[in-house]
Amino acid sequence: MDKRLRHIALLRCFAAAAKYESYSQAAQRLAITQAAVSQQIRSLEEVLAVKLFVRHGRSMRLTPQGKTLYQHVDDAFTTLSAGFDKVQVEPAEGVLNVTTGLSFASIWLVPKLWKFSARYPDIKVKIIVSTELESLRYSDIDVAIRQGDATDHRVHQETLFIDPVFAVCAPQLVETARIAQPADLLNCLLVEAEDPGRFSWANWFSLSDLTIPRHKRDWLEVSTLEMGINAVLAGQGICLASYCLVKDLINSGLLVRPFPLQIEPGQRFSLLYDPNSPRKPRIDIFTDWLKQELIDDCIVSPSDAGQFAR
Amino acid sequence: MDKRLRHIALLRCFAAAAKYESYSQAAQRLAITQAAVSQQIRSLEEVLAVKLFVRHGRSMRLTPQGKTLYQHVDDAFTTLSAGFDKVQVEPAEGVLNVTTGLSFASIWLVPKLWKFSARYPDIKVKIIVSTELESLRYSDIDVAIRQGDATDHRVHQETLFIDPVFAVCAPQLVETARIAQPADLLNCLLVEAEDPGRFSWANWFSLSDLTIPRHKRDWLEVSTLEMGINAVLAGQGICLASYCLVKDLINSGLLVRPFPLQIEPGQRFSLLYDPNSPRKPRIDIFTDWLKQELIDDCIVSPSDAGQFAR
DNA sequence: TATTAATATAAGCAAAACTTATGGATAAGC
DNA sequence: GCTTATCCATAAGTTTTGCTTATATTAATA
Repeated sequence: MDKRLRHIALLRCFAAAAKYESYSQAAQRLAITQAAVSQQIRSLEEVLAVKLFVRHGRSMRLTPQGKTLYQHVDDAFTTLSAGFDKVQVEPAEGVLNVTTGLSFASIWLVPKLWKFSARYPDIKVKIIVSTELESLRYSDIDVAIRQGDATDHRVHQETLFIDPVFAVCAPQLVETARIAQPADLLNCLLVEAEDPGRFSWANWFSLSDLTIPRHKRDWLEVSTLEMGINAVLAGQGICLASYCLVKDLINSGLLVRPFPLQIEPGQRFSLLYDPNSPRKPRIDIFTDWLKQELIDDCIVSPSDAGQFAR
Repeated sequence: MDKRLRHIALLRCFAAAAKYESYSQAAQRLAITQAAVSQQIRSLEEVLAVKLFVRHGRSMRLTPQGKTLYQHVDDAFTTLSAGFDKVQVEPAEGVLNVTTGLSFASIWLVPKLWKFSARYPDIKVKIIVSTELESLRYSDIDVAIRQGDATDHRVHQETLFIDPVFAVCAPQLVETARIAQPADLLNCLLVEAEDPGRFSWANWFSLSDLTIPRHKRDWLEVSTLEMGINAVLAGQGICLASYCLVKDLINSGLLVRPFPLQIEPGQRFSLLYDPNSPRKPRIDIFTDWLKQELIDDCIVSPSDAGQFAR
């Protein structure tokens, strides 16, 4: 065996840096630090006694040798991936790691998971609460349910549903605060999640050409929407929430929606998984069930289900 | 990038074990322990969640998946090796690491090296004294000059010369010890290297149908032949040495060869190098010079030079 | 049945792969 | 021309991986 193959571990960083001609992008993609990439490539250059990159301003250009090697490495990696794919189809039974945000997990998914377990007793679903976007590719996470558009185009992603976001509060607050029109909410305690982005109260009021006064003091910032909803359930103010999280509470009369006014487009929930995962059969079973459950729960209408393949 | 490529370092052991269907042979070939191979393959099986080997008596059979993966890994490694070859032709100038035993290094090679340096000032030769056989493939050693047949058929090897081995002593000892026939040597101090193999005094005497008496006490064991030759130069006994090491000393009259009797076949000196080395141009220059020097020094006759390609 | 050969496993050590902190070089903006 | 931002390089420290050693287990052979 070729002794140079002792150093193949170095080639991963090389391939990523060669692809982007940027050590930091390589580092980002590999979920390691730029310094690690720099040192690994230096090691490879020493081992092979070949200059693979030259600095060009703030980027790294491949040398002719670097280009040659990259072609071979890319081909070799493709061959290996194909090999892994061929040997790695796992049976349907086993563990499945599912990640999603706290609110969706605790309010929607976990309360329904007994249905999945009852139907597929051989698949043990573990819920991992996280909002980290990159963890899917470099961890044991099998399925991610994320708010917003995911940016990792290396994995399969699709829109599960786009959820309307609107104001909700406890029914008694409508009476006590005399809420009749949107402007009346300016007199209420506004509950808002950290970093709401488009789904902020400022944006919601602007739909009615209203602005929040600068001196507004009765404001509650919460770290998760779940917290916000719990606060509102207890009669504490009013918050903006996406439909799936409050649907049951509204239907049971614990919360009301004072106005039909909603932020458009709504909150996108995306489904992501690695199509090359050895647990693909298991992932398929879970995601199929998930999609059906969304339809059964009237979060997704059957006609919207056609969107699933994105 | 495929996250499974994080684990490519494990594939080297896998490929070796797959080729031989034997962990110990893989270990031997890779110059590591069997336990390391076993653990690396176990790790790979865990990471891929695929059984790659099954025990079959005292060997390890590849599973169907193992066979599939091996094909891909072998192809990928071939691709990588080709890539390395393409980028790795080094220029002729630079460092060259040469390993040989102490005696040949100090007595023959080093005293002549000035000629090489004068002729090729851009090549810096480093002499590394070692008798270790496997180091050539898994180190920075470029050229090895070894006594005996090398066993590593993964590298280029050829016979440089076969050196007669005979008895030598200081001239005055012939007179003082009255050495007239082989049996007279039994009364002298016999100097012998550690582990002489075929080139032992016992073997030399047997050529004259003599045996060393069991009670012989005046015996000197030395760890290298160089030491032995130095002892003999100082008048201390008589030792068996190969021609190249004593040629100059005999020609200058410092040592004599009391008898034409020599052990047949003589001591084989082999030349070894890695034909895939990035320093092949440098290796070629050095080995060409070496061969010519052996001819110039009358160690090899010009007619024997045809043997060089082995 | 005892011995030998081969792999499996646990514990410990060494080497490799990282991270953090900081410096140097370059590009972009003012 | 200076400042700020971006990117890689390097040193030192930490963590993880890859080994080694020792021993256990399994299977073949005499």
